Amino acid sequence: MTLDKNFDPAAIEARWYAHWEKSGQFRPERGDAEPFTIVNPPPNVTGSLHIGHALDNTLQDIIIRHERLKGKDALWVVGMDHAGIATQMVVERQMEERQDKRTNYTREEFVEKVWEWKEESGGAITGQLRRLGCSMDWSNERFTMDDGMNEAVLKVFVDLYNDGLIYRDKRLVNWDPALKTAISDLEVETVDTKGSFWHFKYPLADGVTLDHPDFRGQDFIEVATTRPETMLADMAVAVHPSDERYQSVIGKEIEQPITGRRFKIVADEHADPELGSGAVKITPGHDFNDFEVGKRAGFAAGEMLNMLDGEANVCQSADGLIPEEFIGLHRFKKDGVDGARELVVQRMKELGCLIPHVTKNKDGETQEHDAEPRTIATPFGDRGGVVIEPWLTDQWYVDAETLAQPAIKAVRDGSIEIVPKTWEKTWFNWMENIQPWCVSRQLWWGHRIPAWFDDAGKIYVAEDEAAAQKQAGEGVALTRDPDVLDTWFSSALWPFGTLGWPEDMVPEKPSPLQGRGLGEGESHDASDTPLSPALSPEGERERMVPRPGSDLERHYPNDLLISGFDILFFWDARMAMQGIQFMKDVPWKRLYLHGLVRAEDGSKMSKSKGNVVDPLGLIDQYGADALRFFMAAMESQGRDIKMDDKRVEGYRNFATKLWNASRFCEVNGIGASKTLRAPEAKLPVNRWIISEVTETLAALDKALGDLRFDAAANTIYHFTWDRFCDWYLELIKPILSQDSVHPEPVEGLDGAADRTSTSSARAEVDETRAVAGWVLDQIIVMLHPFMPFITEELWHSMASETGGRNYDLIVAKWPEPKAEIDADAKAEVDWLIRLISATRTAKVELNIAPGTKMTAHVRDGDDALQERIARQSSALDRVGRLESFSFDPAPEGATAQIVIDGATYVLPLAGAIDIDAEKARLNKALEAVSKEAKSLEGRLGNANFVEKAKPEAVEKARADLADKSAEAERLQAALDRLG
RNA sequence: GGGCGUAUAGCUCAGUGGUAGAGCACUUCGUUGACAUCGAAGGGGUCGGGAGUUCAACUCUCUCUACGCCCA
Repeated sequence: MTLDKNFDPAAIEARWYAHWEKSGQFRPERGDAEPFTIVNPPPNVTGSLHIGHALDNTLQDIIIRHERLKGKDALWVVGMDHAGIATQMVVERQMEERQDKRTNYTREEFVEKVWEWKEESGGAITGQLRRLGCSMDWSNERFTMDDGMNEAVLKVFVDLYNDGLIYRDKRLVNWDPALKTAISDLEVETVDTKGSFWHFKYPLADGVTLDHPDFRGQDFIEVATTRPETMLADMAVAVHPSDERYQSVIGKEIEQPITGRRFKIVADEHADPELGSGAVKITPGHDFNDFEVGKRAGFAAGEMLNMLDGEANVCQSADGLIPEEFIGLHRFKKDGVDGARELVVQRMKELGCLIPHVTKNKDGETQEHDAEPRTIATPFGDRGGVVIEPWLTDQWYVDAETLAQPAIKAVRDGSIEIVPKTWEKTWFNWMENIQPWCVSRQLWWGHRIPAWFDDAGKIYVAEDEAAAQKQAGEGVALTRDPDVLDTWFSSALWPFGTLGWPEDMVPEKPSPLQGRGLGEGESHDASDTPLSPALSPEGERERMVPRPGSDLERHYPNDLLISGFDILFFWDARMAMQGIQFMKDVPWKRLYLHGLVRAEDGSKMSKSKGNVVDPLGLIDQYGADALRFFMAAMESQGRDIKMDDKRVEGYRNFATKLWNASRFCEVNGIGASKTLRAPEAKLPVNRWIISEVTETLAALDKALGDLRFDAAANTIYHFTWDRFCDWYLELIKPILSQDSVHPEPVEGLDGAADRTSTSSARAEVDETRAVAGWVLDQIIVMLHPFMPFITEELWHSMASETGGRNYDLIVAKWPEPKAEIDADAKAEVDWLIRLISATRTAKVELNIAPGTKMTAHVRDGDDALQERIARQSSALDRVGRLESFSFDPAPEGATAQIVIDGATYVLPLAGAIDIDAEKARLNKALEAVSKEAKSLEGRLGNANFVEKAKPEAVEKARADLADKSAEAERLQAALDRLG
């Protein structure tokens, strides 16, 4: 099989992916090997692959392929998230299109329909991840609502409840009136919007006066608000306790003009004397701050007035004081129809209770407005897209503060390493100020909360109804809580729930050898309270540990988590909290946070802006390998990635380059290496490239170990292109050409070598083929994590003439060159490269055709140099176009002169030569060298430097100065020779 | 208001206590049988402003400015 002239990614990608997956190589049996584990952030079952997934999954695949090649038992757990709200919305939207709706069905029927949708249309993203080349363990693909995860969720809920870490509470929640469910703090996005600030007169009851002029026979206190509709449920007015203006009215009553409700003026620090009038209306049932003020004023949560229903339409409050005309109105203008807000303003105005906002126009005329324009930080639901309404309901809360403590500690003591480190502060800052996590959602799709109520409202939490009934006693009628859990509640269990928890937990045996982690050289101490779960009320629970030999035991903690920083709080932090609580150890040892992929202009990609780049389109255009390499090369820590198609194209070109280099090898009888170790080599160029491989490998391993994806990608890129293709392959051409006949058709190494003219030449050709084949193999292996498709293709193609490979590249062995760095060979080839480069430069600058063959007369050359030149004569001739060397002075006439390492190479020039051009050339070089020499001289002339600088620095400066001075002298001499 | 990040070649970005690099773009040249999705050579930066530490600062500290993000 010969390689096609053109590399076509599409032709190989699907084939190799199917082969890997079918042959089970994403997770080969390696029970004895050291485990390495990553769990994939489960994408929404409704989702499709966007550019952020491409980044996130490419990085994970690079790591997992690298670890697999290193022989580890590499497990990349994959699965999907049921995505409660998102999925329910998708299915409901489809129903709407058919003039149908959720409430036409029973809960069971609807949930059944969602499952049907999931089976038929869900999970498109899994095919797309395959196109990207991701080597996940599909054989154990999970779902956050599969049986195992359901079991885990139930147990976690029940245990947390029994430990007092989940509780039911009546308080204000963020209510999304579009979705008609509570959401968590994290799902609220605060957006600055243009709004209005209205000022009103609130009449003082019982003849109490301030210093205002008489008004309706009453005095008033001025209050201001951005949400006038809430005045229908006002329960107080607050003033700052030290605000002198209002001392006399604290404790006195207001008579609200619209509702007629009477309530008190209270002193509370929440009132800001600087803001508006300094007095603020208090609606405890519809504002988070007011809720706190209300509590301080002595209202129990149950007494706080509510004036809105689940869709944010006005409903009658408990005291029945809201006028009938308001009932049923939306909270504010919606779809062009005025709502309660507008009507409240109108009525207040009619009642003379609106204080107009007065401005002057540019002509100095005063103008009156109903309200003062104002920018308001408005909360929106991230899914529903409407303004969030603080609403007083009973919901389930997780005591996040308690769970956060060990997660804080884990990062603090290094049990979890966050990369890049700058995110630690964000972690601490959020965890230390964490609020109770509202986990109940008023949806149908999700994990139903395992709680039952009796008629008296008493709660029974248990893993099933029978157990709840047992708690309640026979004959007690129970009703199950209709709500489901937040999607993130289940995904928080991903690192252990997917590995067999809780099924694979067994009672801890007395043997101290059992179990892992805690108390045994780990940084956690079992006696350390923060890492020990709270005890259940009925006493100590049996201590459970992962069953020895189970996946759970081998793969928890995971080694690494890679996620975008945008889900640090949603997912990563909650995994840390739940993982430590239930596994008594951290979920992962390292947490790598990457940035966002932005549009070319740096803006955030969004559907509404229409600037979304489809990764699948890029794969079609450039190949998955190119897109992956782009992601890796652009991923530097702590920075977002700007999309750049040109760069993806560049990496497609890189793949093509490798393809063509392989073709070159193929036609020159270079095939797959027979050894893992570097072949024995005598020729400097071969010894040099082996050293280069060794250095590249070290740099690559270091970069990957440090999670420096950009450095890793650049290392292999430059080695392949600059060292291997541009120099090594060029330098070995003259060696290979000693093989007088081109192997045609290629007959493999032995047949080709037979035609070599002399035995020494034959040995050189054999050695070079062996080394070149070995180096190409190393490139293919080192590049595989980044570009899995082309490398697997080449891995097999390059071996097709020698009987094929015994195994696929995906499970091959990571390079172990076991070769020393050969300093002599490096020095020689380095010299060779510099001499050839300098010759080329001189030709261009002197307008000499590049192909012109020249003779070099060497000045100041020693025996060693003479030997070098002899060794490298064929490369100097063919690559450098220096066909002969003489150690005699150059003949009279025009010359170009090159100074390298203490020797001067004088190149006589045939015909007319522009002496001035050569002078200019040499002068330029002399200037550069002199400048450097002068700077070094200055530094060394500074007594402070010589005394205080590190000795190595002084040493190096001296050596550099000697080199530069010598070079300057030779350049000067060359100039002098030109006259 | 609190926190974080970023400012380096025309563009996108690396980088190190000892006077700067890559890719793309640009200029010139090029069919020496792997590759024009290429090769060779080259031009281009007072490393955002200011101050400090140091023998030495693009690199460390402070400060200012601009932009971005998160939280309140």
